[in-house]
Amino acid sequence: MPVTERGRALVKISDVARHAGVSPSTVSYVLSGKRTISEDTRRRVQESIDALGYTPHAGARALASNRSNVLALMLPLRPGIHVPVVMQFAASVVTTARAHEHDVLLLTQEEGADGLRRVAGSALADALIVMDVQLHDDRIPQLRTLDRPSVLIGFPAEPDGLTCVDLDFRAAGALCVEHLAALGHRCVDLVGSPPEVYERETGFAQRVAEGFREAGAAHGVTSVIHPCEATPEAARRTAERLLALHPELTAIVVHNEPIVAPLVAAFRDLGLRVPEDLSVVALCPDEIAERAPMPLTSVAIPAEELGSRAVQLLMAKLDGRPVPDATLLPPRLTVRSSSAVRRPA
Amino acid sequence: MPVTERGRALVKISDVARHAGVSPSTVSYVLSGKRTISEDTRRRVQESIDALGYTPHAGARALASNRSNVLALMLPLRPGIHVPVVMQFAASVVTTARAHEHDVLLLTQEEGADGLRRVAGSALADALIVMDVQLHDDRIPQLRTLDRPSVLIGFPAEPDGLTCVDLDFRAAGALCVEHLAALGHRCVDLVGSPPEVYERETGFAQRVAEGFREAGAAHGVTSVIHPCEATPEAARRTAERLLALHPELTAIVVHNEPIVAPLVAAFRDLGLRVPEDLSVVALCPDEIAERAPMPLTSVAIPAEELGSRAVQLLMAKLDGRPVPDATLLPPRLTVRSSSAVRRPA
DNA sequence: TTCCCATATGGGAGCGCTCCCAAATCGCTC
DNA sequence: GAGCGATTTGGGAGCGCTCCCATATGGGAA
Repeated sequence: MPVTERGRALVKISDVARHAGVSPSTVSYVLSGKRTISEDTRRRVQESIDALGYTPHAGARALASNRSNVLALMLPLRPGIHVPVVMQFAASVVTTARAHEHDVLLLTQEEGADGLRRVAGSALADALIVMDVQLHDDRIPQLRTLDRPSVLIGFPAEPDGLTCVDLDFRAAGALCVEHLAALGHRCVDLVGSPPEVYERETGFAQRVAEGFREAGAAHGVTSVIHPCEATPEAARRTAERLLALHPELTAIVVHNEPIVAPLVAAFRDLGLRVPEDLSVVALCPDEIAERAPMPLTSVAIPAEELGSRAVQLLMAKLDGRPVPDATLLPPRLTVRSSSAVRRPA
Repeated sequence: MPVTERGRALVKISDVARHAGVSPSTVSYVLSGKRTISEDTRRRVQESIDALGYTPHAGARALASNRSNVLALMLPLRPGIHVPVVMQFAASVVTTARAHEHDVLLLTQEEGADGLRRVAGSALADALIVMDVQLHDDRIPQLRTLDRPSVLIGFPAEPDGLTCVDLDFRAAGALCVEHLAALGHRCVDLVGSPPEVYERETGFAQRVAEGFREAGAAHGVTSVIHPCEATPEAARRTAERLLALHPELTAIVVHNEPIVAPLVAAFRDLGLRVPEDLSVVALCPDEIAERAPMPLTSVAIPAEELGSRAVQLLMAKLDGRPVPDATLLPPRLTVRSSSAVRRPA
């Protein structure tokens, strides 16, 4: 019984119905659970499904039900974005989607607004997840016109009416200060992103700075913010400047992924021991924090949770349940060996 | 004109037909190019498509044509696999697929054989790409029963009848030796994977070793293979042992990702300068080679090409064109600063 | 003019499923 | 024992597209 023509040999719902001695609609209802079926019938149908190895035709289903059970996921595959974080996020989205009977279609950032239109317009996907959202993202107007629900990872400049999820960067900035304050530190500096980042791009840098500043004020901690270019040389200069400005400095927070390791190295070269003389808390992916010259206490992007929350929100929207516009995930701080109780000089 | 019911407001082919004053079948043929259409008609139809913003319904298309224009891509999202390589591969698959009018459905390794059956059985995907294939992979029997074409990344123990793509590891092993031989080295050791890898798993370790050995013989280079556990301590011990065994050693090849950096560090600690005293060639992803204590001359997995070749092979199979069972991509060696001409002692 | 072939388009069945609209069956009550 | 609600199932139109089977039109040869 070789199959000559690829595909047209699939078991169909009418085959199952005949095998079980019921009508196709009954098989359909057994599958969807949209009406009550007697226990006896349900069992017979299920046995036939198993016996014949029936799998419903996705296209036919999508056509008839107006639901494809597919989510589109648009990922940044460009360099610069920290890859393991993206991957972890993607894995979480796929796993969570599968738990809700959905599959995931992968789109690249390059497809842009047109890609979103195509996938939504063709009814290939029921809903969309868009990662790496910029402040003025040209995909956002498109998302607004689409009649499909979507969730953004990150916050654009005008998030009204959009469903957005992200780490609560303000709380993250505050959490770093609180951790250090609890260890007795009274003077903490933030080494941040390059100056231009504080004006444009995604806006999270400002929020970290705000949380940092507020928590500093609340805990009586002297807290100064230093933007810094993302080069090892700039890191070294910043380290020198910080020590010159604040001889009493005992702790820093770093929010600038590329220079986490160089900055720590620079302070060590200047004769400071970490954590004995200087505590360091980084805001960066775990991979970086773990691999720096030493394991660093850090706050990471909760990629896993971000992914599953995004899917859960989409499922709620698809079911017509109300969802909050903004979801801010609480930061979690992992204590490693770069932060310690402040030692009196 | 607010859309009340999500989805059922899409422009359909009959709308386009009416707008252009032709029949739906003509619109379909304009889109598919499966029969000649007069230039005048084609233009009118195209204008109507643009004017109405028509996008064919993917499900309807899949149902009628028995083609979903979707490829399933099963990726290993488990740790251990080098993430940037997987990501690069995925990006390449998506980009190439899009160039062939296909989309990509993302599956995780955990879905396993059942996931492949589901996606093929539901006609969600026309074809499958399976990455990270093990020697005795339980997805392979499933792939054989499926009536959809597939491409494997990697070679299982019994690849007959399957289409497989991978780096030519034998050639890669040889290329490393040839590079070093050309630089005048006459004694080269291979620091390989842990011993157990040489027995089970994916078989590529053996092939590297074979190419290494053969090229050594062909170029009159003394070449010894040392399996090595993937820990920094083991790397250090191996470095010491190599120097003890071969005082005349002037070059090594490393094929064991986690210990690339530790091994180089170990040799330096033992007083050898790289590349003055010892040339090093690594077989590892570029990310690792670039970030080791120094930029290392290396041979990488050509993830980008692997992805596009896999898609091209699938397209050929879908079109009924014949394809080779095995595709071995030629290795490419990137010269960095860890390999140099052998200096006479 | 007539016939034929080439070129260009239309009509509509059917892909496999869902879900609306019955219809059938079975106690119960009155 | 006729009527009625409750429970369970069947029938089949229709989702939007593709592609087989015509049909229409035009020009050239006989």
